[in-house]
Amino acid sequence: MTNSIWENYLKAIYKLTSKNPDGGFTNDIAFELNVKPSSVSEVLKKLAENSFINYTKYKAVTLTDTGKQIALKTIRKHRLWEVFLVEKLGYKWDEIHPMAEELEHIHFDDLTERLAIFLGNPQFDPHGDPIPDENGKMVVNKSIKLTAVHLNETVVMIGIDHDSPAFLRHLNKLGLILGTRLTILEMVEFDKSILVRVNEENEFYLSAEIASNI
Amino acid sequence: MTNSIWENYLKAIYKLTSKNPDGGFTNDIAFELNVKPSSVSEVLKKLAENSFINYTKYKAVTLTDTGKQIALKTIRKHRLWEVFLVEKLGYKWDEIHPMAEELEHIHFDDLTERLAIFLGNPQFDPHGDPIPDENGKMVVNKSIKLTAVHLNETVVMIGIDHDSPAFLRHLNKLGLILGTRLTILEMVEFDKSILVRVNEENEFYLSAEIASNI
DNA sequence: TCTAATTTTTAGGTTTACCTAAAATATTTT
DNA sequence: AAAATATTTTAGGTAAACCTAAAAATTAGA
Repeated sequence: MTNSIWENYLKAIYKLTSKNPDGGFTNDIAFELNVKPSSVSEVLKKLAENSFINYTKYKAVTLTDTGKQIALKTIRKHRLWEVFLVEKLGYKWDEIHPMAEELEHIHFDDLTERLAIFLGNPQFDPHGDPIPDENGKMVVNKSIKLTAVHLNETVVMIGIDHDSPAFLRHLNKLGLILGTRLTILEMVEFDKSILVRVNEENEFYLSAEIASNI
Repeated sequence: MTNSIWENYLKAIYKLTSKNPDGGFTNDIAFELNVKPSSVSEVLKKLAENSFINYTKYKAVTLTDTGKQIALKTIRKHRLWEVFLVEKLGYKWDEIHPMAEELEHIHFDDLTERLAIFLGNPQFDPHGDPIPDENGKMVVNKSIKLTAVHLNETVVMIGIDHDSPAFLRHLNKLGLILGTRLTILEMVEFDKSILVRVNEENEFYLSAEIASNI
């Protein structure tokens, strides 16, 4: 198994287990990586042999500490390169993923650390996702009110303060679910409403009442 | 055949044909790439099928125009990344090759060009080798007198102006042959002699008389 | 020139990472 | 709880990139 392949598998499992701590399923991993489930089965066996994952046939997999460290290191590299691409080469944040996907597999620890220093040890990537440090630690939930977000900043919706069904239903109707990326495009002085772009697709105004609860 | 593999083969053939325009031999390619000659034979067949090389069994191979373009593009990427590693991340010029060897296989034309712009469109890499432009053209022989080289700059010895046997013998004794890398470490005001480091190994002073002929 | 030495290619084998199709196991529904 | 459905694994196959060992072609030397 080549380095980059197990890195991609561990990254996929990391992603799935952050959504669902019980573990990732073969089918989901296959979907993430654009391969067939049968291929995943084979690789899972080898990852388990190398103690990167906890694996029992037909069950969901979780990462071992070693596996998690590798996944986090890969995520660190990915996000640092994303910062580089945006801040130094002037790319837009929606153009960089495929490039970072390749750059993340360059394996020189020292290069990663020098890159981090060169970039000023950033804590977040251009998508607003936190960058793990050398030891795999990262800011878990840097949550702020939507009203406190700066202009042109992009945030990921991680929670709401109000959970009345009516409010939730309204958010849902607007396509605002947890994990949604919001970019603040404008703040209207008059009514304090804000113009947001949702997942880079549609844009609309949110009243201050709604914004203050996200 | 994956991209990076044929890039490495084409690069090796490019290197060999610059030394000997007749072409590169299977054994030499194998040596360059650290594989067995039998593996090279297999790959040459496929490179020929793709019109990257001119190949007749048992004969030396040369690059087609397409092949040469790919080789030069790869060399461009390699050398640009080397400049990045030295100038932006502070590496020394003897530490960067393995990293550039991996970075050169990242395939995004736009990334290469943005990197070039970010670095100020450098003409030479940290080893003094010229960087091909987008169209594969590069400075062929930017030769200057050793006495005109700036402090701390590294140059490759490509010729001498004096070819008396005594002078040549002396240079040879000092280890100064064509292709030798020289770094100018110090210029002595008093006698205009210069302190040079040769191939990163030994350092010594060269008199102005000698230096002016290199 | 013709034999010996060298170089290159072919033949056949391995491993990795994928695949499809079938079998095994798990889950859901009735 | 059994049947139907869905998921996962296994079995068997392919292609790429390597390998070793043997055969073929080329080059060099006596």
